[in-house]
Amino acid sequence: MQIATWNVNSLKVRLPQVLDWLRANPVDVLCLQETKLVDPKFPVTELAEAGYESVFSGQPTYNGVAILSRRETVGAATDVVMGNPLFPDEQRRLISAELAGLRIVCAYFPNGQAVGSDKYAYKLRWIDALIAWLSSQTLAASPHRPLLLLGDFNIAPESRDVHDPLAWEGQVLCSEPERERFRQLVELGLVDAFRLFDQAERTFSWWDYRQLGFRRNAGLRIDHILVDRSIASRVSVCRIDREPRKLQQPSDHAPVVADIRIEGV
DNA sequence: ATGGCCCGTAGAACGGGA
Repeated sequence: MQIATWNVNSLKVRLPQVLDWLRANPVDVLCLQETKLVDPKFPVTELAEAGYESVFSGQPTYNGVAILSRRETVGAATDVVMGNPLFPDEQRRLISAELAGLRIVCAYFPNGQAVGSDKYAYKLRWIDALIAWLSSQTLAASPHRPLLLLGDFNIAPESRDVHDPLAWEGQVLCSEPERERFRQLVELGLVDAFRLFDQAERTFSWWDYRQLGFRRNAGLRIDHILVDRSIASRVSVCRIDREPRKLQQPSDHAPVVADIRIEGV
């Protein structure tokens, strides 16, 4: 099965690109972040006509996450959970569900704005609560529900994930407390699917709209697919699809896609 | 040296993103 994550920076604006991308890349599961849509405006019908079921959690103006699943293959999501039960939060940044025997967690981590800011403190608290919740899910005790955590982490885990490591050193998205939390997530029993494979140097998932960021490949790798170690050997591909970033009026993020050999899908 | 764009909510700028 193919699973992907994409921060679309407004699903209202990007819906035609998402539908085009799904036609060209008929993944089984697509996690979306920054839909920026209230639930009544979620394009359920358009996606259903394209063959996808939707579960979603939105709010006005900001944030918003969704999980799309291909009807023909994995069907509709079950056991949907909105948010983190351990962390009451008005910001809609987390949705999880069971699909194809997997526990899929779609996350839009806070940006953090600047190291030392209130938003940075919220980011660290939010991640700590996510770690606490995922570790309470007793991963080892649920071998039949391997966990996949995917989304916009707003963390570049290593200097090779940064176009200009010196300029970004210690800055938000690259600071040590953020990277330490990324490692803590991995230590729950997950693996960064992208790093299971040889990858071209300077491969990123986000490029600033300003300063010709994409043309200069001045980007960061901040969108990730973390896969339960128990199924790591089943991952055959993980790649970042730069093509949508080349379109007119693109999202500033590119989709990340992984192929996982799962029985029956 | 600074900021340079895009989106939503507006119905003009501004907050937020990363």
